[in-house]
Amino acid sequence: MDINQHIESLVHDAAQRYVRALGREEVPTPITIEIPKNKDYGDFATPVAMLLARALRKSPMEIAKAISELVAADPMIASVNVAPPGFINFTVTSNAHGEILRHISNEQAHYGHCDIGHGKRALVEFVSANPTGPLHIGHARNAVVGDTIARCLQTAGYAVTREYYFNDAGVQMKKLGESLRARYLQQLGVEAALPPDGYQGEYLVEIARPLVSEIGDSRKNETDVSFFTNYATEKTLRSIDEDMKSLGIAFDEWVRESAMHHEGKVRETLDELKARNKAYQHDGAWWLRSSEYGDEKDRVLVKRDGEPTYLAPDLAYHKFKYERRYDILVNTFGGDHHGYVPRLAAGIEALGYPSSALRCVIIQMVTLLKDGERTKLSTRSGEFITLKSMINELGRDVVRFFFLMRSADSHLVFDWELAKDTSMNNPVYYVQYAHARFCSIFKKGAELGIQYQGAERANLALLETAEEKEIIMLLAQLPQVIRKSAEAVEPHHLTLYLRQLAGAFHQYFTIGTKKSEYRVLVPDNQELTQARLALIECLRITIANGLSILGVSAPERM
RNA sequence: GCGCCAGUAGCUCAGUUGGAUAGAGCAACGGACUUCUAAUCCGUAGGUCGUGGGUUCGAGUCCCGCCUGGCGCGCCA
Repeated sequence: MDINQHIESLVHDAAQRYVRALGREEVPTPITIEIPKNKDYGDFATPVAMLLARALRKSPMEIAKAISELVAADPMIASVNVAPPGFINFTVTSNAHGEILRHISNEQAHYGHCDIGHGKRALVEFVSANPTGPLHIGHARNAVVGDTIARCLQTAGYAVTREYYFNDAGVQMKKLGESLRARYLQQLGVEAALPPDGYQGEYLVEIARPLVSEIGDSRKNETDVSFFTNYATEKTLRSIDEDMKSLGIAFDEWVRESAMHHEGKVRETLDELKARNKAYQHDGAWWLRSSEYGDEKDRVLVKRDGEPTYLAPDLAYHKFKYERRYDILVNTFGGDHHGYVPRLAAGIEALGYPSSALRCVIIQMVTLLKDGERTKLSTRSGEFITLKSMINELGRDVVRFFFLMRSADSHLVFDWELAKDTSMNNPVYYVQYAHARFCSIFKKGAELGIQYQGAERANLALLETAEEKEIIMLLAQLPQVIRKSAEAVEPHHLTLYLRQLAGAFHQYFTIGTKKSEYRVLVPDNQELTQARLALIECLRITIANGLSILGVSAPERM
């Protein structure tokens, strides 16, 4: 039983009945159920009476009183009361608490999953950095947030594909090839200069070295640069893939811009836009009528020299997304690319596709705070710490958790010293430590010869302290939190929830260190011990499932 | 100049889509380990939610003006 849904439908039905009794047809406002910040107000609250007051021309208090009488008989409701200016507050029964725990215990690793997706297909495109060099911290936030959005959607019942799109055509790629060729020649002892604005980084030297042992000097006099471009691209992609794997991320599809050209998709897209009269020629270039769709101005699709801009193949790529019949398309963008979104949406509409299927997630810049200095990191600048070294130094769990603590669309200051602090103060360990404590309790129980019998057989009504009730009500929130994270594509809600839940547990646990009758394991009270072990089991399941969605490990000891 | 995003405790940030007395972590100060892990817990202190109006039963949240900061405004990608 999901207690949230139960309360919601209870209030909904009661409101319907009340409205109908007044001779009205429908409830004009959606039913909202809240969890009051102040515990004195109970487990749940609804402001529905105040929302109805105007339409019904009755006082909120009167409506609240009437509705509360209609729900009072429900077996899950211990008490209902009405508070001014018209809140209805509920407290649930201990029977409801027991139901919550039995449900979690039955669901196990599946607890928290839901099916708002109904198996609909979701495409999550993220990172999509061009293969011109190693990934750095600026990419890491995008990678982690994108992957966790994908995980949330999966847990919410979507069939998810993770996709990486990269630009392997155009001048930048040519420059990359020329740069590698220069490094290759240098390795052979030939004097060769990097092209102007070439790629200076050491990593091309590291690619050139094995290249020499692989092919010797057989390409020494090659004038066509494409071999070097391809070689550098493939090597870099492999290294990007390794970086992603070290973060626990596996892409299902890798789509190349060059394929959009080779397969004729760019031409096809341009023809389509022309046929729809959404592209026009002006000053020798082809323009998209993006201003018809809310963009600031029209945009160039094909330059005067006949070369397409970035936009044309990207629209072909997005057309390709729609052709594959995905129901929702999630895109992550670096904060410095937010201005591109209206243009993309305009192009999609111009092609006749609904841009409402597109969910653009802006992932704001990261400022690195290290050695007392602040460095701004965009995906285009300031990269001197590679993603690889970041993971080596901090570990996957820390990197993932840190980027998931904050909402993606606000700027983030990454405190390197705090992230590196492996002993205390690091919020990752706070949650993981809770999990380790659960496991430790079960281990200790086994040592004392206590055999956990399962939630089904426990007398859960014995869980009656305020702390226990609070934890149970928190546990019941996981499905809502996941649902919200998936619907809003905002995974940080889950991170915050896990910290809150871990906090409630640590507090509860500490009471037991002071007073032995409040410990989980009470050897002279087997029945109570069994009930509390059920609570710990449910805590373990909930924290483990949450961490799993974040891609963070749940250690059994620390 | 125009557009987008932001401004909440000394610092970093939440704030359940408009709800009741605005929260957490860090930093500061004071406490708690013969007992299930002190990587923990408790307490104290810290606020004109940038600012001025507006909308209503009710605003940190929505609307308008202003101030401050970030980003973007190319026939670059």
